[in-house]
Amino acid sequence: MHWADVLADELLKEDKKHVLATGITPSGPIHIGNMREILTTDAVYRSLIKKGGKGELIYVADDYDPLRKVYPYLPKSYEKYVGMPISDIPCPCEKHKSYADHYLISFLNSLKEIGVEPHIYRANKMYKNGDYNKAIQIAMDNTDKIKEIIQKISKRELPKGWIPFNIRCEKCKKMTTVKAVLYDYPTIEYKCDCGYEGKVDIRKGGVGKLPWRVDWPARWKMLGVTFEPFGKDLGTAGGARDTGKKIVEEIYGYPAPKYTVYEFIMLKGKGAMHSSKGTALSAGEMLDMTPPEVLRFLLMNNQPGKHLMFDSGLGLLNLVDEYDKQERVYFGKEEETKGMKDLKKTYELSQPYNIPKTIPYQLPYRHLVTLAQIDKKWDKVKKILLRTGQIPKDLSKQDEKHLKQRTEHVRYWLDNFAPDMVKFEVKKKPPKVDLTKEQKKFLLSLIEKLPSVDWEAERIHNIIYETSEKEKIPIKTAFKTIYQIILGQEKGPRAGFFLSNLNKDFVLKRVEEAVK
RNA sequence: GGGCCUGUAGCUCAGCUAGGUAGAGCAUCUGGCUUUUAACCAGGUGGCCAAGGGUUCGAAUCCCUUCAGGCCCGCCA
Repeated sequence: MHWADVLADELLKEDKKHVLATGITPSGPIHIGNMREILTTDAVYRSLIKKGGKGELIYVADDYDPLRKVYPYLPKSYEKYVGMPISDIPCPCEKHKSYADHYLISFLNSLKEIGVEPHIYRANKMYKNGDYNKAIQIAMDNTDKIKEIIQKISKRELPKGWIPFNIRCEKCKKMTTVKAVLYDYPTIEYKCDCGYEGKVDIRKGGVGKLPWRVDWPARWKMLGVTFEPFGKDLGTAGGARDTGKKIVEEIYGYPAPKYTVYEFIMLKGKGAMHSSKGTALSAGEMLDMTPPEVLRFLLMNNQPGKHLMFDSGLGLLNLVDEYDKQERVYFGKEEETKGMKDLKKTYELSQPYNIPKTIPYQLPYRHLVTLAQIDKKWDKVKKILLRTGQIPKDLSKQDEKHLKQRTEHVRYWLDNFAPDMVKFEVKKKPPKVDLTKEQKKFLLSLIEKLPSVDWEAERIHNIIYETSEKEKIPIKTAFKTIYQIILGQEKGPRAGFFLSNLNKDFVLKRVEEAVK
């Protein structure tokens, strides 16, 4: 059984509407771990619905969290914002409403592309609207109990005078510099490091925020969360999950949601992922280089508890090939191999939206890698494909959309992540190369035959071979010559296939120019 | 110290969430191809499933112990 079904079955033991939650703090570029969290939750949600259960997928953006420090990617001037909620800090690029939006908006757009459409909650709005007010009061009234739970379970010493509420200074707007002096419902008196002394009324929204370990359980109760996965760092003993479970049960009187712990995604190719060293890959980038169904496939095909290797180099091509293979098997075009697990379910969960009724038109991804370098725009790539008969004239709109999308992902990959060995550029002007006599002889001989050749991969390939044999020139030299005059480099994609995708007149002209 | 994950072919890993004949890709070998690219096609070799014990008619799969690796425990999933 697929892991998503196992988790869904677990939820279905209780016949009620389930709330499957996921969330992040958009305090920086949203990284690929969030992709795993949200897709894991989405998979369970889809399984649940398919089995006839009732459920809702929600996404909580904790944009009321204070900025912790000036991260390396931020200007130094942001020092003055440290401690303020990220929803109230200006956007670094000035195009978004706030710092939080800067990172959040693009991620939310990415979600659309991979077919995840959760109900979105914004913590800053929930706090400002007063949705949290009751939870805050309950927390304040149980300060000692909560403190004891956290100290006992997390084995952490909390300072004297600690309260489960971070007040926001009314003067300097910071949350991290305030000390509570006296709680007397409904007000808390406080002192801030900035020198301000004041009093907040917790019946009003937006005067402060519950600390993470309390915020989480309060949110479970408030939103009726019944399932929420989390990363292994939170799953550790004494972590937020442990204290959260106890707090939600004992303080808020609500059962802790079911969960699964997911492992991290490792990066291959650019070395191990060290977010501190800036080698982290953002969720957006990951999606920009990977077709959405393939990215989903990577996660659906592996249990959450498995750590994943994401290879942004050549491995990405293998991953796409693997996906395409599963697709062929799914539609009965190819035999299933023994290792394929939960193939049907995995394929279905990999689809961003509708599950195709018939197999989508498949074009080997590697060919697309070549084509996307001959012409960058889809319109032109399409022309090549039509001319060479690699796609039928009556290609469906849906198939075309799919191929176009893949071409765009290939382009992004080529521009940013592809290793040099697969890259080339068709030079608009003849590259400067000093050809040997032997090479010129080859080209002169080739040019006699080329005009009459059917412009088709195998025919071209044969002509090259015949010519090299006739002129007694090593085949390697022959290929090298072709790459040199067209690409200005010594190697390139499969020659016959490659040339057939180029315009015939262009090739003829180039050969002529080269032997002048 | 605590938590989680992993250990299956030379390499990367599936199969463990249904206990019932040990699988794939790459590498290697053989045959084919006048075919450069991580070539291609057909076939072959290759495993005491980390070790030990337990449950069972039957264990890679479930349970316990040990060993070895990885990661996480300062609000980065």
